[in-house]
Amino acid sequence: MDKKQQVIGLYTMHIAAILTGMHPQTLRKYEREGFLKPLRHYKARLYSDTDIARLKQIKHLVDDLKLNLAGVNLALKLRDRMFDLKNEVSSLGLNKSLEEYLISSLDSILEILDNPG
Amino acid sequence: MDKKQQVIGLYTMHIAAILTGMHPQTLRKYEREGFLKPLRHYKARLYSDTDIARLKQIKHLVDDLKLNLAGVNLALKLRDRMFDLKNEVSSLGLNKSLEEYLISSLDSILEILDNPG
DNA sequence: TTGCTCCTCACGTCACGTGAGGTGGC
DNA sequence: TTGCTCCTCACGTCACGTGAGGTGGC
Repeated sequence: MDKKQQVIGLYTMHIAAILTGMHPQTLRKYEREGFLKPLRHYKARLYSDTDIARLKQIKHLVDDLKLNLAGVNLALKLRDRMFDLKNEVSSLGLNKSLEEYLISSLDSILEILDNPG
Repeated sequence: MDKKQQVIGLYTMHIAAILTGMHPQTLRKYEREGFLKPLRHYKARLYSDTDIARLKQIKHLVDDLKLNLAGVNLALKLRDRMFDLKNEVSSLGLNKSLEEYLISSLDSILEILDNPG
């Protein structure tokens, strides 16, 4: 593994494929689907730690939950929206017990996204 | 269409298949997946209006959103949980503007389930 | 040059919907 | 008997992952 790439937290396709356990073609496919948008150095993709984390999340959705790519798209959209909503609720300045109740309700929905059972 | 079945809101498999535009085998498959549980008259299935509505919702998820059955399962679980949560929020006796804000936030998530874009 | 990247095309596998075929009870 | 139901098995199609093959720039 290239040390310099590690330090700045940007990985080439080859490294990203190893880190995520995915085929390079699969990484390109997911990008075409709009699931993530890695940086570019000329034409070459550069994956950030955030990209890697998102790819691992996608792998969970595909391998464990057996979602197809339409399902992955839905799950990612919902996840993103849920996190936004949690932040909004936290910023409202509600009384503590109400805020905790709402946040834990939203977390219970995020859990369904990881394990619908 | 059998008039008596209409009145009591229970439909045999044949009628349910027509109402939903689905193949009878598909209805059985969705039941095996745990998406719904129609009543039984001896061994024969009887579909309620609620069952029909749920089947139409599933058809939307499959035909329009292109979800596979794992995705349908996730979407239905999330939908059910979101409706529960909306009811809970409504029952808290919050001040009107806060309640409206929370409900509309939850509705915006339900919209993603119908049209993730 | 070497080792990466880019891309397109094609194949294998599997999930899903649909149909056929034969059964049984109202 | 008729027309429904039940079930299992099998086929066609399509989405997806993976690999091959040939390219180009650091």
